[in-house]
Amino acid sequence: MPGELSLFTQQQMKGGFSSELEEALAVLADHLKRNGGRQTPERQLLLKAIYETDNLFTIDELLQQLKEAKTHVSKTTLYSSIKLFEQLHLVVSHRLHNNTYYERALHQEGICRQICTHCGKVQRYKSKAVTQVINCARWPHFQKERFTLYIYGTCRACAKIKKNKS
Amino acid sequence: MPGELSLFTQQQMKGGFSSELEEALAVLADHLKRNGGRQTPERQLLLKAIYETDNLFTIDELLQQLKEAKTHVSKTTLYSSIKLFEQLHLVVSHRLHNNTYYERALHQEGICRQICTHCGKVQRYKSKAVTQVINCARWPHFQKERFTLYIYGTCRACAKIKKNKS
DNA sequence: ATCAATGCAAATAATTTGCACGTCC
DNA sequence: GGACGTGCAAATTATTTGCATTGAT
Repeated sequence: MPGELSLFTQQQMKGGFSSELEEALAVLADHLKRNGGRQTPERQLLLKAIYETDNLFTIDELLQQLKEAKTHVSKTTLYSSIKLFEQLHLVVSHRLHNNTYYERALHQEGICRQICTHCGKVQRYKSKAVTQVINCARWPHFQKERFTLYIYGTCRACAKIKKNKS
Repeated sequence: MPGELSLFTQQQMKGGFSSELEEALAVLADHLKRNGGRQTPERQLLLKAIYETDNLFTIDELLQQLKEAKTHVSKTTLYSSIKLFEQLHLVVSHRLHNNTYYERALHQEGICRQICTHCGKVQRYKSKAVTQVINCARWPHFQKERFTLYIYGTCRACAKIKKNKS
């Protein structure tokens, strides 16, 4: 599959890291060294688990994932680590349908999120045109760093259900 | 002031309502009539208070505003009414910095929100170019209804503070 | 008269905090 | 060795729910 191969090559080229996880671990290590923080197995374990998933996940889903991998980190540590990762821009959070969802963040610039208002499903999609307009737009009295775009509507599955009902 | 006059004229023309509040009240009345709901003074009071403010506000800020106007609605009713208004697309909510913020929603399509990551200030801004590209973009397997765009960065005041420090 | 809406108090659930213990540097 | 991090339990806070009372139609 040429698509997958080219993606892999692309990842290899980014800053000389063989994976986004390695790069994330390096960002973390660098920050901890500079600020007198400590490298703990919990933090590395969490970052690894987070960078193994492409989808959005909740705190409880992440705990469940760790459990299935026969590992454990307390909820307190999970909260405090995720907060740290957010400050380092290794993770972004989204507050949707009465829950907080997290996602890995390295090299995810320009990702838009389609949110189905019927089933709640979130689908990620990169639109070059949209990214470019937002990045080139003049944002008055403001230094733009990043953006989050949510598209609300009806996903394909829910559209079919609605069609069948009518 | 030509700007204000033209805005007023524009509002007058929208569906024959002299204000967005009147239109919102009409949407509410129509929904209640169709679904056997009841027109209560609390709901009308709340809708009026909401449509009098341009900025984002929290539940507690809205209660405070009502208090200053020598009126009162219980928190329970406030929550349930706001939920109703959201379903009718008269209000939109934003979950930012560990709080839920609300905003009136009629005829606010295309508004983007600039969020300062230092002081938390939110500034609304309508970008025609961005709106057009998002509306014309092909969103795969998805029927787009509306969008929310958050621009994160540094506001002018915080940029000045940073500059003075260095 | 009826049934939905209000508002109080209690319940729920996500996140934070206090603190004792363990461990990374 | 000492400061930082972990993890338990308790605290906090936003939101929802149960239920008796009120009021719109």
